[in-house]
Order: sequence, then C-alpha cells, then structure tokens
Amino acid sequence: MTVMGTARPAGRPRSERAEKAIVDATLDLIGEGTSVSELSIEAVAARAGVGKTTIYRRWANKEELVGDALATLKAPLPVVEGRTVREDLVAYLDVMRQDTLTLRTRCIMNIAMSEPDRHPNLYERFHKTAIEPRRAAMRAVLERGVATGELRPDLDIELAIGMLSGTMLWYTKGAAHNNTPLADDLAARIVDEALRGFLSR
Amino acid sequence: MTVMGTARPAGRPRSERAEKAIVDATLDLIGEGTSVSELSIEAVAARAGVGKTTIYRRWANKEELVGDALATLKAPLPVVEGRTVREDLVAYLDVMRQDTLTLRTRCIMNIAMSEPDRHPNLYERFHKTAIEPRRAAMRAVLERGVATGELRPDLDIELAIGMLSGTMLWYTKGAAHNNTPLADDLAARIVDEALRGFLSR
Amino acid sequence: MTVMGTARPAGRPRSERAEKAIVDATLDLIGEGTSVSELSIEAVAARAGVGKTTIYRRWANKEELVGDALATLKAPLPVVEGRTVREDLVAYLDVMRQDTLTLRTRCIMNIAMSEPDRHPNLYERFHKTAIEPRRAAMRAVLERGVATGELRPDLDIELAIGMLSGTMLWYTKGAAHNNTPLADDLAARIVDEALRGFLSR
Amino acid sequence: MTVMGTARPAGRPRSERAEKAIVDATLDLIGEGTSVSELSIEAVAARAGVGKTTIYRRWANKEELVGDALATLKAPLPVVEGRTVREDLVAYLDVMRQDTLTLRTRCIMNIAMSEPDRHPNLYERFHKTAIEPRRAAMRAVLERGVATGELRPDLDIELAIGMLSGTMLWYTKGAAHNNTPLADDLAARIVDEALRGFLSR
DNA sequence: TCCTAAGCGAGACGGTACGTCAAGTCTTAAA
DNA sequence: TTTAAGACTTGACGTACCGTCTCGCTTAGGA
Repeated sequence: MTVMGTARPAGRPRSERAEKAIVDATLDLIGEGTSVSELSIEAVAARAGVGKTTIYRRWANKEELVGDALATLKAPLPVVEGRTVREDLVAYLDVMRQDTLTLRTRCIMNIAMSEPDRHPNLYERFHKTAIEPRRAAMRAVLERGVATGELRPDLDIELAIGMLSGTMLWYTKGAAHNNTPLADDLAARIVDEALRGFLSR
Repeated sequence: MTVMGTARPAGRPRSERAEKAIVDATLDLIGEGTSVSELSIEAVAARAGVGKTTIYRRWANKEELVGDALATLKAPLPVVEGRTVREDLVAYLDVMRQDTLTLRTRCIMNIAMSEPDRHPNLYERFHKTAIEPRRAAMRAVLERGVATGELRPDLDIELAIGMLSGTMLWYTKGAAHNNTPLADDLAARIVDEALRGFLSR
Repeated sequence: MTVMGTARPAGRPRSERAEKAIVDATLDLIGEGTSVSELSIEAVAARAGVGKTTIYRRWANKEELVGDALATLKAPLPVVEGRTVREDLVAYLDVMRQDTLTLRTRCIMNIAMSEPDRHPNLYERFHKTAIEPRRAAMRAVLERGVATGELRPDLDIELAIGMLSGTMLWYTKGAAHNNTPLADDLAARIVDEALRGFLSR
Repeated sequence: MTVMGTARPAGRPRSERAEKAIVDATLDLIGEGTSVSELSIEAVAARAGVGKTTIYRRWANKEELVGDALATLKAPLPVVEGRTVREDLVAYLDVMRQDTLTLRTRCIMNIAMSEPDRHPNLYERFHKTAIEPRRAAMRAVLERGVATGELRPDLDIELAIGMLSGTMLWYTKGAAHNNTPLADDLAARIVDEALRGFLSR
C-alpha cells in the first residue's frame, strides 16, 4: 500500500544534474552577453553537455527556459527599516544602483526589460517577482511617511514611486550606455531632490 | 571621357525607387511589431520587391538599415515657449505621452531603446537625434526657471531632467505593458509633484 | 542445493506473454508493410505494450528479432509424392505461387530476400529454414526422375532447380510489382516448357 | 530582345559542379555498401562538400536522388547480333553475369531491386531503363528464332524470357550471398539446358 | 516469512539525422 | 555598374528514434 498524495510518476526521474547544468549554461551564455534572440538551444545543450531533447522535454520554448533560469537568481528583497523615510528610500534606490554594478545582473535586467512585447511572459514574470515587491516595499515606506506626517498628506503615492524608480532607471539606462558607474551618492541626491521639490520655497 | 567635378559614377545609377521601397518595407515590418532581431533581410527584400543584394549593397547590416529607416521618421521637436516654467515642462512631457499613443511610434521607441548593448549604434543614433535635443530643450527651460528665480538656485538641473523624463518613461513602460493609455493630465501631475516636493512644508 | 542440469536461473523468469506480444507486434508491423529498416524498436515496444528494455534484453538487434519473428511462421514443407516427376514439380512450384497470394507471406518474403547484404544473418536463416528444404525436396524429385529414366541422364540437376525456382521467382517479383495475381496454371506452364525445351525437335 | 524558346531562368544558374559532386558522393556511398535506408542526406552533403539545401533544392527525397544517381551509370545495352539464337542468348545472359563482377554494379542492383514496395519509383525507373530494354532485346532474339524455325513455333516467348532471366537472377542472388563468382560458362549452360529441355528425348 | 535476484513497464538520458528556414555571399543576364 | 533573381554554404530549428540507464514494482526460489 502506498501513501497517497503526490505519487512519484513512473519511469526514471528527471536528472537534477541535467536541469542544473542547463540552467547554469543558460545563465552563463546570457552573462556573456547573448541576447534572448541570439541564445540558441543548441548552444545551451552543448555547453551543458546535454541532449537537446532533455531541454525540450522540460521547457516548451526559449522564453520559459530563460524565465526559469533568471528566476533562480531572484535576489532577496533588502529589508531596510531605517529611522526616517528618507533613509529608507535612499536604501531602496541604492540597491537598484548596486544591481547595475555586477555584469550578470546588468545582463539579466537588460534581457528581462528589453523586449516586453517580444517576450511578454518573460517580462511578466520579471515584473511579478522583481519589480512588484520592490514597488510594494517602497509604497509601504511612503505610506508610513504620510502617516507620520513626514510627507504631504495629499501626496500621490503611486506617482512618487514612479518618480523615484523612474529616475533611477533613467540613470541606469544612461550608465549602461556610457559604461560609466553611477555616482555613489546618486540615490541620496534623487531622494533629496524629490522630497524638497524644485520650487524656490 | 567624363566631365570633371562631381563626376556621375559609371554604370547604372542606383534606383531611388528601390531605396524607398526598402525603407518603407522596413518601417512597415517594424510597425507590425517585428523586433530588430526578428526582422529578416529576406522579409524586407520580399516585401519591397527587391533583391537581397540591393539591400546589402547599401547597408552593411540590419542596424544601419533600421537606423536609417527610423531616421526618416524623426518627428520635429515641438517648440513650446510658454509663459511659465511649469507650462513648458508640462508641454514637453505631454509630447512624450502623446508619442505613446500611435502604434508606430511605440514600436519605434521599443526598438530604439530595447537593446542598447545589442545594437549600440542604433541606440547612439536615436540618442543623438531624438533624446539629446529634447533633453537640451528641457535644460533650457529649467535654466530659464533658475534664472528667473522661479526654481531653486541650487537645483541640480541634470538630475531634474532625469526625474521628469525618467518618470514619464517609467509610466510609458508600464502603459506599454498593460496596454492602457496614459492619463491626459499625467504630465501636469508629474511636473507639479516634482516642483513642489514630497515634504509636508 | 539445486537439482543439476538446466538449473533455473535465479530471479523472476522472463514473461512468455511479453515475448509473444513482441513477436506478434513485429509481425503485425511487417505485415502492414514496414520494411526492416523502417521498423522501429520503439514502435514494436509501443504496439506490444512493453518496455524497450524487455526487447533489448532478449534480442541484440532488429535483425535477430525479425529473424525469430519470421521463424515462428515457418510454413510446413508440403509433402507431395505424385505419380510423375511433372506432377511433383508442378506441385512444388504451385506452393511458391500460392505463397504470394497472402499479404503476410508476400511481406515476409520481401523482407527476407530484400537485403541480403544488409541483413546477412536474416537471409541466412531464411535460406536455411525455407529455401534449402524446398531445394532439397525438388532435388529429390529430379534425381528420382533421372533414376526412372523420365529425365535425361546428363541433366544438370542444380541448374534445373535454378531454372524452375528462378523462373517462378522472376514471376513473383513481377507480380509483386504489378500487384497482379499469378495465373493458376503458371506452375504447369513453367514445368512443361522446362521439360520440353525450346528447340523445334 | 531575347531569343524565344527555352528562356534561361532568372538568377544564378545551378552549379553543375555541385550537382556532379552530389551524385558522385551518392554513388560513392552506395558503392561502399550503404543501403538506401541508411543513406543519409547529411552524409551525402558532407561528402560532396555541399549544403543540405543544395540537395533538397534539386531532389525532393532520397529516392529521386538515388534514382538520378543510378541513372548516370546506365550501362549501354550490348548489341549482339550473332549467327544463331543460341549465341545471342548466351551473349545477353553473359552480360548479366559480368554485371555481377563489379562491386558497384552489384550494389546498384541490390539497391534497385531490393525494396520495390519501399521505393516503388526507384524500382519503376530501374525497370524502365534497365530491365525492359534487355527484355525487349531478348524477345527479339526469341521471335527471330521462332521465325527462322530454330525454335518451336508454339514457344511461349514471355515465359522463355522469364526462364532465362530468372535463372540467371537466381544464380546472381546466390552468388551475392556466397560471395563466389559465377562460373564462366554459366550462361551457356543455362541456354543449352533451356533449349534442349529436361526430358530424355 | 523474509531475502535475494532478476524481470517488468515507464520513461529520462546523450546522441544522430531529419527536413525547413533564414543568414549573408556569389553569379548570372538584362538594364 | 547596378538591377532582380536566385543559387550558394552555414548553422539553428524542433522532431523522431536510437540504444542505454535508472526508477519502483513484481515474481519467483531458497533461507
């Protein structure tokens, strides 16, 4: 008699070694600058020392493979609970800045954000697992700021998130293009400017 | 013997019809949502009713073809000289918003901004002809604002540009993803929030 | 201690059901017109409801499987002991003709004789179990004919066998190709012509 | 203005070098004992130093390629017009015997005759270009023999053809199997036996 | 009643070849 | 010399089987 529930399916179980090798090969290739379109299953199979079938058996297409591969890298959301709203916001934005420092993360972001129309599922997944949590964390900080009176009570919180994240993204794009690192105090300067406003008073 | 000066080269002159057909076909395909990577010279040639050689003779690679094709669309920079800094900024940002309304522009932006690492020259050209002028125009407005005392004298103007453009870009990305149009008053709300600052006073 | 002799090997005995299912599936597929080269072990296993391993455990390769499968069909050699040499020869040749009437036998012959170079063992077996006995039977008839004086004393018996069998084979080939049945009296006509000779006297 | 008739099609003409290389590679491989089923387009392409497309552009499938390849080898039908029917028949049969002496011809025959059901078009072509002409030549000889009174007036000519060719084929099969050469005087012995008949008078 | 050994179906494994497609280059006759 | 057409080599695509290998389970005889 067998214990009910998730009965192990018949036949030889899929090799975890193979799976890992495939994912690693995919990430390697992406890390070397291969775009999703350029990434060939054949190359992944060769690099992983695996038959093509073994890849096709698990993933229906490149997108899903890349999606799963990127998912294994999901960096943990930093938990920053500082004393002031400003400190927290700076911390969150600075994480975004630091992400751009490692080649791998840069490549991944490039991939994930590059062709939302072309690889919608990919973008969707990236959005759910990477963007949305960060947005939520930032929202919490801003709402706390409004609650404590630190921030304007009529502040459009979604808009504020957009301003902070969008600005950092703008710089990230530029930095990726110029291949120059972002200034250490960039996050602080963005937050300060946003908090204070441009007007003279 | 040939007449000196801008001597007309020997042989059959290049067909302008062919050139135009090629560029049109390229734009058509891009407008239909074909990414740069997916865009096949074969398809362009077929659509244009032209031999592949005729394309390769004029452009060394896809990038240059796409670059030239996009260049023919360069929308004129709007000349907005309003009464206040706020009005001008809103006007500029709103042009960006309106750009997202037409499918073709959306596709082009997607293409141009999608893979800076993959197609650096393409991004470079787009940057020079589309982004830099807009940035310059915005910079002029902000400098005028500082000069007139409307804006803080210590305002980091580059950062301010980044905040305004980046925020709009952030929304544009989101809208492209959700396929929802941007609110009519978005530009105004961004500018107002930026001018005022988030703080309570 | 075990009883000496053909000691039953340890472990679970091989399933006769499986063996039969495999052979039947093989014959079915061959009967449906699958050539040896086209015959896939995978298909046999699927048709037999059996794991591939179960096949490979018993047969080293396709040839042996097909050989054993065909061997199970070995039709009994007809025993014809007529009054005259002519009657016996006609009887033997007519058996060959009748063999071509059933699809299965036709397929089998096709297979067995098709690629002696490719599947030498297969041909060898077919030769030993099907051709050689018939040849021997025919040889006996001819030798009896020579002994009784019915046939020329200097008749080259091997050659005579070749003429009779080869002629029938020639017709069989042609019939397989045109998909037309062989005439009922073909065997008799071949034998008569062979016995009499072509010359006018 | 173009000369009418078989107007040369536009574009680069197909390379005769490539065509020849492909056919040669095919014949080489067949000559090395590769069966039709085993023959892989990939191998032909590699051996010929040619892209697979170049093969598929010209031939829809293996059969047609092999057919055309074999067709280039079509040995000329020997013209034998001897003094007697016997001499002519012996000459024709001996050509068949000699064909079995060269490896290449043996392979080709094997291929061509091996799987009529599997490669019907191939067999059809072989039949039309190789078998039918020989049959016709032999028929002419036999009819001449009947006309001159050398042969029985009621001789079944088609049957006679079958007896002569079939017998030689029977020996050919056997020789291919045993890898022993056919006796030099085989053709003569077959013809003599056939002309004379088996009976004692 | 267990233990040991082998067979069982299932199905994953690394491969090879398939036939298709597009890449970018080359070669022709005509313009 | 450029044109359109279309051949060229190259290489990835996704599929089908190959023959081997693991799984957990079954089936038997002997301890």
